[in-house]
Amino acid sequence: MAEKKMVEAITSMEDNFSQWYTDVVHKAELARHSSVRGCMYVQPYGTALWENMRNELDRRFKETGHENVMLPMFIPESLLQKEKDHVEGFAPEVAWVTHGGSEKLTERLCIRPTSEVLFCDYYAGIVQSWRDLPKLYNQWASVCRLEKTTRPFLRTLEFYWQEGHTLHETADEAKAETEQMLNVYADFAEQHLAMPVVKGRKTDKEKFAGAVATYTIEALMHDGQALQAGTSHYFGDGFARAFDITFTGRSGKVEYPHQTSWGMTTRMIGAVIMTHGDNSGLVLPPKVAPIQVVVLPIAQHKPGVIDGAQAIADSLKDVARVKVDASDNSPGWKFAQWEMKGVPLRVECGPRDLEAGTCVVVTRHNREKITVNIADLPEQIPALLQQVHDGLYQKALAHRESATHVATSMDEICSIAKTKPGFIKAMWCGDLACEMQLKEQAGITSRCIPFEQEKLADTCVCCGKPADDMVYWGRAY
RNA sequence: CGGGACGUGGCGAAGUUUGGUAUCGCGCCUGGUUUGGGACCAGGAUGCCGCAGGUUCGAAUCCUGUCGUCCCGACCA
Repeated sequence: MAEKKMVEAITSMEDNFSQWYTDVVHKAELARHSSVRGCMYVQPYGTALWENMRNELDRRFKETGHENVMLPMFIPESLLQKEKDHVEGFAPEVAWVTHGGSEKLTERLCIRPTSEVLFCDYYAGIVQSWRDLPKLYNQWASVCRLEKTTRPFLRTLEFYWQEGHTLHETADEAKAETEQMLNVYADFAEQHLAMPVVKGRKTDKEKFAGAVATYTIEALMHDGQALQAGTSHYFGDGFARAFDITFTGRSGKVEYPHQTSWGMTTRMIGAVIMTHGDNSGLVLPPKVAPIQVVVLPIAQHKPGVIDGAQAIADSLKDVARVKVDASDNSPGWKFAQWEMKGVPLRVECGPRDLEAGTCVVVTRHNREKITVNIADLPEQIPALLQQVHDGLYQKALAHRESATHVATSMDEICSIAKTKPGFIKAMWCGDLACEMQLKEQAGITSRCIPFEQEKLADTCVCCGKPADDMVYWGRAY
């Protein structure tokens, strides 16, 4: 009976994964559609979730020596045009401001789709000597890309993110930065979001417009589609040459600096939903959950129950983000409600418990119930939260492993692509033509060339020519 | 951007074929009874039927346009 009502509230992911996703976004009160196509009103709960992610990322950026800056949201057309590959990559989806009031602007302004050119313009004015380097900057901002198909958090016209932009004296130093930040992202995803990721390099076809190399962390969602969770780009000195950023080097010669950029977005909220969520709603990794423990008084009109619940919450204030739900709704309603919102731990306390000095702790992701002495809670809750984190990570990892397949021939890879959702590992010769053919015939794209390589075969899965690289393929968000 | 479906109180729907006073369930408000998996009783409020034109004595219903949402594809760091 209870199950039936859950299904009424949220479409089951087996029936329609997309609808399930949208239902969770709405029912968990993360965001609503705004009246602008493809844009969201991000609600307090969704915002709190993002703030928790953001705070941790920001902490890690500062720990690795980065400073935050704020650059304009407008880019003059002439500035955008300076780097050819870059502008071609973004031109189809940028929004233009053409008028101020009713007066036409002398030069139209694009709303930043990303801020490389602004950082370049800025760098050109502040760097003269090798002593000015490196510049290690990060910006928290929103950017705008007029995408044709939109979905809450996964792809919206405006989205919030951070973009790191750094400038270095040498190529090696920039490459090391690119790698360092990819590792920060991977560590954040795994340690903070309980989300296993594959680290690797993008093929030339999939890399960022204007980059020499793009590195990525790729995660696998419940439905077997891949999601690019964070990227880190090495630019070489291409942008520096286009924007005439120079410095006087140690030897007295004029040199071009080497650049990186790296970004992670509110799309990670979508990734969390599709990695951990279930048919009862959201399941949040404890480290970013706005509420980690919800305390539910049972038979709360009876004397002492609400006070008891409040006392439990007070005792946990220093070890967890905790909330008491003393609203007049029935216990069953509250169970369902807080499960939809993905709160990792629920503490139930009724008159019987309080009399015995105990309470019932229920873990959201597996519904396991244990009875705990109230006095032990401050010690037990942090351990339980860590257990939940580990449990989520292991569950997600097991799913990814069971949904990762190997193919050694074109027939095999086409057949797997059509019947088994997930990653497909296969050898690749490095030819764009083979990549295109796999897209054409199997409907899959290269997700990344993982750092952890395996020699699955000697030849390319597509053309049969010698191949050195093992590639993860799949459908992607 | 193509193909399909759909916009009716906060949510889900009926009504549209055949034009004639806006209907149901949930939720919401008030009061009371309840409380270990979405409680119950009584009373009450909430709609320019997505928006804009048109046809008509009269439009949720017919016509045109437009905006938005969902699904599938294309596109997309």
